[in-house]
Amino acid sequence: MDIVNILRDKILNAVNEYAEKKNLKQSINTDIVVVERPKKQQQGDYSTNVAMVLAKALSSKPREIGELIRSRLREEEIVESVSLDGPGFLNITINLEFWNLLISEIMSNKNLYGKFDFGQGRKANLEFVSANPTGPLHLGHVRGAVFGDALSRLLEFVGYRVTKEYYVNDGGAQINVLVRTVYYRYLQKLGEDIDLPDGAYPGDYLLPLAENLIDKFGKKLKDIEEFERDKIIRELSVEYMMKVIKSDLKSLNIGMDNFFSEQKMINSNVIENSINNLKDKGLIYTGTIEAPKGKTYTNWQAREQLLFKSTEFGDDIDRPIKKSDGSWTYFAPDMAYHADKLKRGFDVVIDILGADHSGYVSRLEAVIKAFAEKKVEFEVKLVQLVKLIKNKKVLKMSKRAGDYVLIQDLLEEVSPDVIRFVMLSRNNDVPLDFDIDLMLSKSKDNPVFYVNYAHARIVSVLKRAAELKMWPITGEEDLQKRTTPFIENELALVKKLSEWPNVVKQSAKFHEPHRIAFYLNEVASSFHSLYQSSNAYGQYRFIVEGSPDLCTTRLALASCTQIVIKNGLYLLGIVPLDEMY
RNA sequence: GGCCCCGUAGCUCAGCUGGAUAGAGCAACUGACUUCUAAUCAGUAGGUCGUACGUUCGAAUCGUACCGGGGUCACCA
Repeated sequence: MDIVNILRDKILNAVNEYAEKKNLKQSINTDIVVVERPKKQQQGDYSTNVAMVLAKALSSKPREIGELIRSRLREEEIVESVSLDGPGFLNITINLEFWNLLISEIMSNKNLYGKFDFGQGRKANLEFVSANPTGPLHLGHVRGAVFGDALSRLLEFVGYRVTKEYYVNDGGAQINVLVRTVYYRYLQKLGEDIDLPDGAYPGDYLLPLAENLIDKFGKKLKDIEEFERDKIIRELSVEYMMKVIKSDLKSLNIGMDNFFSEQKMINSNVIENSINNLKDKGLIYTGTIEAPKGKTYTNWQAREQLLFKSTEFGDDIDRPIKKSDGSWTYFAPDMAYHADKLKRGFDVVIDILGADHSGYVSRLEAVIKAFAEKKVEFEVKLVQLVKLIKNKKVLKMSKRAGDYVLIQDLLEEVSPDVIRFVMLSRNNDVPLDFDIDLMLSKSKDNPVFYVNYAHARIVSVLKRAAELKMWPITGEEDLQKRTTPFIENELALVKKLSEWPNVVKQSAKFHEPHRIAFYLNEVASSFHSLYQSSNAYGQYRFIVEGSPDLCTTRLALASCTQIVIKNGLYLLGIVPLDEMY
């Protein structure tokens, strides 16, 4: 029972009726017809712009169409009244009885309330984190990780078959740097007095690995021939770093379905194959590209390179796929990787990247267009920078300086749920200030506390009620017993809960989980308000001792609120608290 | 210089993809604890939606130009 759809169907039927009466043959675009909850209470429970947006197509005046639709809407059972206001808005007030039905609907649907089949079983691939296995995760990665995980949960909830994927960059030059750094750390651990070479990874996170090497090989590694030795270290280093990263992800409550190795592609002939595929399409050629204008390069050399004709698909310049030493650029295996995603039959492919990769987007879009054999929905979500703030000061984090806040250290101070909620409370393409002191505060400053507190209060109320042998109503039959109508604050909460399916829909449609975080705050606010006002008037409390009949629907309302909060937090990957401490 | 993102209350941000008198939280001020958890609530105050044109019944939202902030620009990943 989706009220928006009920109203919408009724409205569109009326529109068709009108069109037939006027003998209009051409089809009418009804996508622009919106049925929504208006901002102002005086504007009813729902309002629609239908009369205004379709006036032209129906070659008529807004108020004339409005009148017809109004009379049709009034036939609908759930509609209490309809008014035609302003420039032609139809403001619809819903029958009070309906809100009772909504409560019983939520009670019976429980964690399925708000679910709908938007994806229709289509396969979606979400690639996120994909951090180089050369160091631990930083806050930027965490934001991408949390975002990707939440979006995955959301898409899964609305009927997509989701694969969460991590692309492991274990093949490029940065791995050689890692190997070299690890070897030096190993030598240092053996007591040799040497500094790390230029460009090596600073920070002491590789020290445990060096110790592992000593445990395993003693001094023997030094005697092994360099090529062979690097191979050994490479394998162990990547394995070790991925273990660290995986455990970081796990402690954030994030699990991946698939880790896709770049090195494996390099070892096979997958990359050659996909490049050849493009060659056949005439999209690969040898040529030179010009230096970007406006930026001065001291050592620019025009150079013949193997290029991918990405300009064919809207990119600014064609992109090199081979370096001067003959090895692949980063882009080449990534092309093959994306070709592989398409080959695996995904209908939706979403890449979640840091904003510093924005220049990479049009290139990827070109790759998808070049390889796609069917219609594929491709989107790159860019996640903006995270600033870590403590004592009102920005903590600078640079990999080069080894100046790092480790995820594990952060987690000692802040729970993963807080991190998740804060990071998801913001649109992904706006920078985020992550203030540790605020996260630790136990007040409304800390948004997840506010939502959790509402949840804990509900749990507490229901528990107390159960002790007094009072229970929420469960279904329609019980509702018949209801004698007292909702008071204003209760109604406000019910209506807020009725918005949940639409919140899910919009969040999923636009790939914007932050809408859920905002909505949960509104639900919590509405609940706290009701709780507080009931407190002031004893007879409106959730529990009125000695009057169980008065309480059943109120308890059901509390229970429904709990259901929605729980569902919402679940989609954000957060477990609600039953009590506060 | 090109491309991408941002600019909304003192601060941090929403704004349902074109709707009605632009909304929250924080900070400020006023008030509410014999409680189903005051880690909360009620209220007051706070705005040329960066600027200017344009598109139309209607613009914070769309277009163009400009201003300001951030990111990025072959042989890194």
